[in-house]
Amino acid sequence: MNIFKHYEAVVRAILADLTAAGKLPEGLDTGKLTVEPPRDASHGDLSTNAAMVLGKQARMAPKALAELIAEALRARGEVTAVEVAGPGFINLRLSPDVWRAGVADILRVGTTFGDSDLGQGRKVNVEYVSANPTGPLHAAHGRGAVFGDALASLLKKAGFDVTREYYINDAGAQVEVLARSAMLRYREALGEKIGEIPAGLYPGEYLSDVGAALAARDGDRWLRIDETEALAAIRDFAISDIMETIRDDLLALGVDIEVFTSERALVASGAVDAALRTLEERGLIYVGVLEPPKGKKPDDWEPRPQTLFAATKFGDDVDRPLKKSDGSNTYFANDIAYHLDKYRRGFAEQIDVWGADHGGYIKRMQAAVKAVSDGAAELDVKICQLVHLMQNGEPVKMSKRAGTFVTLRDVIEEVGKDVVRFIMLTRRNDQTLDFDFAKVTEQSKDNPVFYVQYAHARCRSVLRHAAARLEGVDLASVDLSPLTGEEEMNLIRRMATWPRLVEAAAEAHEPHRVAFFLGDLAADFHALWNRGKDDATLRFIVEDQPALTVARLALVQAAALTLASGLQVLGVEPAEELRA
RNA sequence: GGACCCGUAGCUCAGCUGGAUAGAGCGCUGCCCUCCGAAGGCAGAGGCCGAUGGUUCGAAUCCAUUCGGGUCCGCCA
Repeated sequence: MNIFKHYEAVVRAILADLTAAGKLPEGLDTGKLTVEPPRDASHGDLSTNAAMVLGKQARMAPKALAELIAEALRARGEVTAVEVAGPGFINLRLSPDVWRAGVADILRVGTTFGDSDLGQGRKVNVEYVSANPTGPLHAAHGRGAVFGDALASLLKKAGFDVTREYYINDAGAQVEVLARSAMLRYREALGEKIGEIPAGLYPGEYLSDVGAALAARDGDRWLRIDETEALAAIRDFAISDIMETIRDDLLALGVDIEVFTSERALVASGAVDAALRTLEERGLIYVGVLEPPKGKKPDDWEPRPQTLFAATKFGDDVDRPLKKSDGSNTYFANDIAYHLDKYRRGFAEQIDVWGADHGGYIKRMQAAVKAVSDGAAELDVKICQLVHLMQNGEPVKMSKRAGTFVTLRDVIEEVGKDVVRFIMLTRRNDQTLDFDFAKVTEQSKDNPVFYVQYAHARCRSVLRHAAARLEGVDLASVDLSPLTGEEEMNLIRRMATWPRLVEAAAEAHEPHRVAFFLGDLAADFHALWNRGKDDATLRFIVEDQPALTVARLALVQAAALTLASGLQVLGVEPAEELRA
């Protein structure tokens, strides 16, 4: 249960009563009304801005209105104190029993704690990674992969019907380059001397494997037929081989994407032409000449008439080309068809996760989605900023030309998938992130993964120690009234904010908030733990006090479950124990 | 020239979509292990939230202007 939501409903009910009694005018806009934990805990347990939001509308002084609401709140038994503070905040304190009931609640629902019906089962499509199928994933892809995956889990927890999707760009010029590069390696595998890889082709070693696999399967048959035909076959072989590698790499990262959509198949189905017709019918396509980009005129610029989409009607800065000067479709045209396809599959809410270099593409894509769905579909684009790989504070040198880029697979094997996942989420998506191999595996509190895992492991350790006492005890129904300590209540209150955080993070599409929450929760637990260092009566297990001990163990169990619930969203396995 | 993102403690970053006295980690100072894992915890110092205007009961948060840093900029993908 979400205690803040609950009291928001209570406040709304009070307002309705006041309106019915004629003390408030009808039709007040309560859209901005909130019930939140106050920033400063000394102000109370909950705080509402109701009086300040409504004061002006109701033509009442906020403080006077606050008193009216406060009076009604005081009448409730479980509310132990209500005060009006500052410009009109209403602060309330709740009986400890209310908070303790939250603990019992967690124990009943387990790691589903925090689940919400916010999404009402609405369909959402999260498209992420979508790396070109021309080589294995590199380290930077990992961020988008983790971000998209955690966002999908978060939305699912918040009650959305989520589909994870990957768009395979297998229709552009880059896969033709791939075909020729693979062809070369294929001939090499058949014994030919190929020498230097010519400029313009992909030099990566992984293509040797592709060539060898093809040679092993088909012998030299592709050298004996028409080259165009052979290249098409080799292209398809290479793509499916590389996609298999990509899928494996993603699985190693715990990323399991359900839907893979092929651009080539989409084009072949006629979807692009259909999408363009849709725009045509709406009068959003015309032939025109674009201005050169200011201040950065390409050398070979010459004005050309092109088929353009009227993106400016939907908030973009300029209209965007749909067809190249040779008459073929642009990538943008294919992308429009793809997003229309998603919409037709029932996704009125779409999220794309892109790399930092695609920032300039957002507006036109959003414009296109609006246009093609007649305003019914909404596209949110999340940009993941760069990841700087470091080793002890020194940047890891990478060079595409020398082929010395770090693959995602390398990173996972070096530090483990849980570390990769957690660290990738310790920064907001639009902030660049340093990933230091030395730091992320360090076992100390500067390492957030470790810090959170350590808290969970400590919980499990306590419960293991107490296993004998817990035989036949149902923690969910034990008497929790012995839980009275300050650190205990802090921990309990922190856990109670989890359902609220899930909703806020899901609405904002910001999974990193979960990682920060877990850090805070872990800190509360470590603080509580250390109280037992100073004062033996504050330990979890107190020899001659079974009732107290069992209550505290219930709290420990609830903390472990809350940590696990959050880690589950991040796709990180909660640790049972940590070893040096 | 334009678009988008970022400017918050010495450093790395949060800041709950506008709330009360702006937070955390590192680093610095000083404490806490005969005791469930000190791989932790407690306390202290450290701030004109880049700058200037505006919006309102109230601004780090929203708007405008401006200064720094990053990403990108016909038909590439």
